[in-house]
Amino acid sequence: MAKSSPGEGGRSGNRGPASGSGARNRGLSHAERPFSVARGESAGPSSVPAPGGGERSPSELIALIAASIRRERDRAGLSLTELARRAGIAKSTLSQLESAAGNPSVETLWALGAALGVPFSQLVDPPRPNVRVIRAGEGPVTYSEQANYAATLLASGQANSRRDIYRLEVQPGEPRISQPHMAGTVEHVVLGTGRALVGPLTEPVELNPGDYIAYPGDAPHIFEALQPDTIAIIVMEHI
Amino acid sequence: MAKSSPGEGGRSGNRGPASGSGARNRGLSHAERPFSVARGESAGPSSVPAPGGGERSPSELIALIAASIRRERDRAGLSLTELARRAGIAKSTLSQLESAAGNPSVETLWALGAALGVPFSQLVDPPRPNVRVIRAGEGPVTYSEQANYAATLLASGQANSRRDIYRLEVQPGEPRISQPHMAGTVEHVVLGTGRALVGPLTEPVELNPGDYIAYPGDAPHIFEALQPDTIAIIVMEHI
DNA sequence: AGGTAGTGTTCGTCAAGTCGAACGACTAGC
DNA sequence: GCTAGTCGTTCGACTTGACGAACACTACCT
Repeated sequence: MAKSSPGEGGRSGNRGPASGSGARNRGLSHAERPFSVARGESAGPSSVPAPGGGERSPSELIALIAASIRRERDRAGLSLTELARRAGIAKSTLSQLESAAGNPSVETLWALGAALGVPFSQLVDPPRPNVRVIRAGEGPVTYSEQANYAATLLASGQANSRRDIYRLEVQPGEPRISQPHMAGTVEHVVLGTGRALVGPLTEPVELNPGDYIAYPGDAPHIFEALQPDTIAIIVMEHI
Repeated sequence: MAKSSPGEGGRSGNRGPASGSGARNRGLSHAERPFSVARGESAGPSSVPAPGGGERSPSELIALIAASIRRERDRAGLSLTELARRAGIAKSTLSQLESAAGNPSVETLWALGAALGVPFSQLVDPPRPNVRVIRAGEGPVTYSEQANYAATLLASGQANSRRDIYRLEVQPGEPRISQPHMAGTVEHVVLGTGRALVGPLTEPVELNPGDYIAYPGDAPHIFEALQPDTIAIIVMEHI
């Protein structure tokens, strides 16, 4: 593969100005949200990571990819030799990539993602959050120009995650204790009706209608209904 | 860059069998879900797309990237010459890539993504769904071994998306009509209490408590409360 | 002790990605 | 008509990604 990397400016300063305007795509802008701010506070948790892309220089990108490969390989418990074999690439190639020496082709990265069992984007984009609780009536509320419509931002997105949405209907009784899921799993719960004890097994939180909580799903956690016909929406996010 | 592409088998059949088992990571497995199936039906909507990764052959991948670049360039209204200039790469390189002739380096792709104003992983991994409604009491219900706990899967994940979670509180009155958001945006709404007319402006659906709907947010859509104190959870998914 | 198997790193070679230049086609302005 | 500019494609040259082989190291077995 070729010469100096594009955009590294080693060439002739052909680094277009638009590259700086690249994927600063960190969520919808105000204008693009389903409601516009009429008299609300600022939106969005402060811990929203930048999306992959635009903000990094190519050399930082290569280093990040190297770290991602090492991380995922470690997580999968594979040797460098075995991963290379599975991906159908040379050991030496993988060794170079893991030490951030080089500029892999997209096919090489693709093959590695496949062999590691992770989406390609996960190798080129990073991660990760904690436990957050937002009570009914609290949180950054935004109102549309129609006074009859109010939206509370509970959590903002993270790139490269998958998420499943569930509606729960639980009766009081034996608590539901879940074992740790896949590393990196996060659960978001919003209580609809009833009352429940929800969250990490070590420190569950009592939720009332409209309350929200997010916590790591990769540690033991609990859901216990404290009232009949307790209903909740759960969004499981995992990468 | 090098020879034949990894995994293309032009080499020595070094295409590991694991590459077929690659990112078939289409959601948590039963064992990994926050509840286990004790007496429920099978879970997961049938329209769950495969995650990025393993399912494509290298040649398909290159063709897809070519199409993505052409699509985004067209959307951005740039000429091949101008895009190449902005990305800091040679016109000839871009021409080759757009005609699916070649296997770009990750840095070349990165520079193109930046110049096009999209995350470069998006050039490699597309996507896209429709409108889905699941009524309260319907949908794939899974029960834990505890009879007091039932979960309904409303939507399953898709790779490479971001999502924001909101709680809405709306009163009857003027309908909230939203303009199209960023291309590819999808909105998932679950009604908590009250009643509302929700969905694409051309064909909104009336929702009751517990009902769920998903629809493209990149077209005009509406939310109108039909009862006082209507509460809903909305998950905005965008890539 | 020796041998085998596995690990990750380094090396030299080769082909393909990327480069700039040339080319033909097209459009707009004089 | 002509000129200038832009467009996208093709070409030959150059550099580096990816390859296989060799190497040093470790662990295990006889």
